[in-house]
Amino acid sequence: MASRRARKPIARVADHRTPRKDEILDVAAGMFAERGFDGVSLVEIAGAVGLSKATLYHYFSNKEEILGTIVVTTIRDLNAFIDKAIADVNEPAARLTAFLEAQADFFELHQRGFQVLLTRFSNLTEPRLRDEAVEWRVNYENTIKSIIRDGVIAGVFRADRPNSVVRAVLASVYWLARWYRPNGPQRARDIAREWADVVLYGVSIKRPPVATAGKLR
Amino acid sequence: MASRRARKPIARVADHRTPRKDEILDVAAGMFAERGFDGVSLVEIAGAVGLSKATLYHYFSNKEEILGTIVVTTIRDLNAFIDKAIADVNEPAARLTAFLEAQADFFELHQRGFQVLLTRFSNLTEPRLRDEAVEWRVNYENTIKSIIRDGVIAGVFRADRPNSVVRAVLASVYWLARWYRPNGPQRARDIAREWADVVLYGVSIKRPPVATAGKLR
DNA sequence: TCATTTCCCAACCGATTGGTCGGTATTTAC
DNA sequence: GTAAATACCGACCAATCGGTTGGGAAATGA
Repeated sequence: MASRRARKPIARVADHRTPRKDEILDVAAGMFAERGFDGVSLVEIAGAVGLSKATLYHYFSNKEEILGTIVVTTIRDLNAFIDKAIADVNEPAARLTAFLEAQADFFELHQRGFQVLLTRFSNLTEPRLRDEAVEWRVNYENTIKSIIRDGVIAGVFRADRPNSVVRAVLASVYWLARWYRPNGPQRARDIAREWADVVLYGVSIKRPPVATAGKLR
Repeated sequence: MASRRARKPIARVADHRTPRKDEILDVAAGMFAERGFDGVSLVEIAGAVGLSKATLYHYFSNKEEILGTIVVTTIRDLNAFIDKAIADVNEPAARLTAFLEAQADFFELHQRGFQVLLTRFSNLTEPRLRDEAVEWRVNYENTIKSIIRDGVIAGVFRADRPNSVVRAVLASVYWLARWYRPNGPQRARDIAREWADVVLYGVSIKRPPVATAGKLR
């Protein structure tokens, strides 16, 4: 093994996908999202798939690995999805909107997994799985941060409180996962677009009381 | 024992406050916020207070009533706190800012209870407790909705997407409870004020591409 | 064909859970 | 003083949990 650090071959989560495995993950995601990690037992998951509890251990080594696989694959796919969606958009405001729209589209496609990702992450204690998820989360946050930063540098975004904008965007994502239900009148994408509009232009008709277009830091 | 038809007294939550009861609620709130409702056992709560598990049943009739009392008293107090804070503020933009600032102040004062309120509400299944909490939540949401509506009527807020603004404000609250930690460099109130600024005036230096000051509905 | 791997499960295990019971100690009320 | 509340607990219970064991059936590959 030619490696500086003796590192055992890291079996990244979800390398071996099978239809059965995906089915288990899908069912479990729905149940975890609705009733929490501790609120769902393995017999329930197994029963919902039509298997016995013991058989789950043929596909996963323990309960937490089921949760971890859901979380990691979801946030990994989200990063890829967003990167692709904003790749060809350069103007900062449009890029911010594209980011939020992509986020909403992904959410609508993988709603259960996404809800698990956002609300059950704290149940993921096993370091290997947790660290892998955190890596992807950092990457995700860097994406939105760089969108804001580039907008400030380009002179089209206010320079005085970029952190608040990042927070606003992250909050919108969290809010969506928390309250959005697919039966409502609006699609997630529509909500995201309106949201981008509010963040970009504000709700007030007046201009801000103090000068806001400012120097870069 | 004359326990054949032991009727439980129907009393509103937190009518009889005692120091011991408050202590239990305080300790339990911290544990629920950190590790979830199912993640904390009654022996742990009892031990942290310095009591036995059996004694908890002298103050509460079951585990869920502990959670329910935390949730209901917190959201009830929040409503009172906010009402008082915005009572003397009339200009819509200032009123929106005051709402968010009061929210942040309350959060800093009752952080654990507030986190329980926002993240463990789904564990509250007992109808009596749940309904009481929902009543207060509706009242809370009506408060922010009316602030936006009044601003639109007064002609100082854009009239085209009031729902998005309400969502933005609610999202900020959830975000705060989710990510804010008291050790950070900023106080919750500072974050709230910046947030209000973003929501009011937006991040873009340009004006919106289409006319936004519109007719009332 | 036959050996191997994949897929599956009934039965079991130790640990822990929310909740109960019967009782004691302490405080309060008259 | 004494009776009634109030405050407290050790020991117990039925249920459920995540996880294990040992092996059966079915597909796979030679």
